[in-house]
Amino acid sequence: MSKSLALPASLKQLLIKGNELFLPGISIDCVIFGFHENTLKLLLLDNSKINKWTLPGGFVLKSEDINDAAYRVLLERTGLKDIYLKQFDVFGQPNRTDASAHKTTYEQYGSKIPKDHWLIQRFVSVGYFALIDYTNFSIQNDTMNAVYAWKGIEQIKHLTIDHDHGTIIQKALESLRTQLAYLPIGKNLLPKKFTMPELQKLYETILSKPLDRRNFQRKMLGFGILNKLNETRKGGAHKAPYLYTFNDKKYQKALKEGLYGSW
Amino acid sequence: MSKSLALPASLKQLLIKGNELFLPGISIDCVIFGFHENTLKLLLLDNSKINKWTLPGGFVLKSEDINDAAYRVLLERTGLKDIYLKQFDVFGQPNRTDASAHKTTYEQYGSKIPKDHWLIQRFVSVGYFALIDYTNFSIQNDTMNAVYAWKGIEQIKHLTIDHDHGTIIQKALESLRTQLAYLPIGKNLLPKKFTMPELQKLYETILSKPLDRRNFQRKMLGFGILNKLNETRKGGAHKAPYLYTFNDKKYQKALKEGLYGSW
DNA sequence: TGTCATTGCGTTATACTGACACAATCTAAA
DNA sequence: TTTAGATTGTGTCAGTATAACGCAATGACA
Repeated sequence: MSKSLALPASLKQLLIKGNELFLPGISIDCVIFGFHENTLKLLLLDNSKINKWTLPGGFVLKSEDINDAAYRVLLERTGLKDIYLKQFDVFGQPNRTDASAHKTTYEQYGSKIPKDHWLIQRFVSVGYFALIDYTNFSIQNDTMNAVYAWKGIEQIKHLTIDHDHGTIIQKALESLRTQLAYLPIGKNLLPKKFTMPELQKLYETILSKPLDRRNFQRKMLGFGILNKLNETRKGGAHKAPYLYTFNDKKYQKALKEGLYGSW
Repeated sequence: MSKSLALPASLKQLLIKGNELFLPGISIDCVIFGFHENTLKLLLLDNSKINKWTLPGGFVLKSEDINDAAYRVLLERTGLKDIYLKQFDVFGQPNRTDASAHKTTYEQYGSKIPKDHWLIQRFVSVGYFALIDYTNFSIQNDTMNAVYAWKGIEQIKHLTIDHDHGTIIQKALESLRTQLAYLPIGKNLLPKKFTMPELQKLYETILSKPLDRRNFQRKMLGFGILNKLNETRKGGAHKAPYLYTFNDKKYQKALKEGLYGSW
């Protein structure tokens, strides 16, 4: 999926060399979903320069497939590999890009940014969402020296989000919801072994409505995509739930038809 | 939605002035769906220069919203206005654009095309699909002197389609299918008044499987989105079916939740 | 050792689905 | 004018899925 390419090691180089390397006017933004403690979370960057939260993003190399670019951007900025990634929308309002952050950055490295500099042109952004296993990812600060943090989707509305990244996030959530039946959310957002209540909470969060525990279990098992293990997850002061894994083959097959259900 | 803008009247002007007017490297392709004689059809252009069928497309003005650009392109090339239009995917393979057609065109107007000409650069295309009322549209040849024709989706695979436009069409169809519950296909693909069998055939075509007539009717009426009229459509040698219209308010509302169904 | 929240497994009434029957109707052919 | 044939309107019925709820078992903690 993702290739290893020689890219500017520093932000300074990116600013200067970018116009030679990248397609003009096209960027990629990644909405990275994770699930932890019964909450759907987003991996956001705290851009200290502008004091706003942003989505990790990047640009497309001049002879690179856009999808490959998305995988590369994700790898470079988060270290994440072999991730479920899906394009969900395009954001192309003429005034959507706010070049002020780039200007500030540029000026830190020396002179004033030229008026026709590639970075302050209008950008059309392609939105991708990623589904990752929260437990299998440890936050490390990215190559651009920005600071990552997981934010619950409930908290998002109280954060200061960079220009139109809020819209992008909303659209990503909407896509997740309307395409739920065709997306391998369970497989990608949960750890390898998981419990039925965990899977249920995931669906409840995305659908933002409570589901009946017993009916959910019956329906899920009915799909025939789960393997019940002979282990339980002990921990809480209550009966230990069984662990499950996905039967990948059947899961893939079932998703093609869509996990039919009146949730 | 769409604005009226001063654009190059001729193809020649487009070729010369394009780089001043448009965003570089971004194009729009429209997959236009219609429904007639129980068949889902596509409006394609016969590009005689390269002897291939293509999708009508265009470019984005430098300070124009991408969605607005799509509406404008559709208006300019087909005369269609106030159409249901939806972005469904982005096509960004580095080798997807085939500049040979442009080269030929260019040479017809004079000299050889320059190596760095804006039109023969790599293009990333944003795919939109349009749903239009076949009966309310009469083919007129477009501003670029190309020839339009409706082609049934069954015929498509036997046609010679320009570079990756075949892929784009397939993806459009797929989107139509997986988002069926959320798309106002009935309202936009059928004439104002339509019969239950017509609506059924539309669903059967998109789902590419037969549905039981009586169960379909029960389910559709169950949604409460149809007005039954006191008219019938006579014509065939058989019982005249009743005509229906959509109850727009209820239809919109129902689509937000999704027209739940195990089709 | 008992409490209590939570889980596994089960039940029931209701709604929905799939498969089919039959009469009504419209045009074209006889 | 009559009849045949295809198609539509309406209805039935058994099987399945869904929503709503019951109850015993379990595991950490007090």
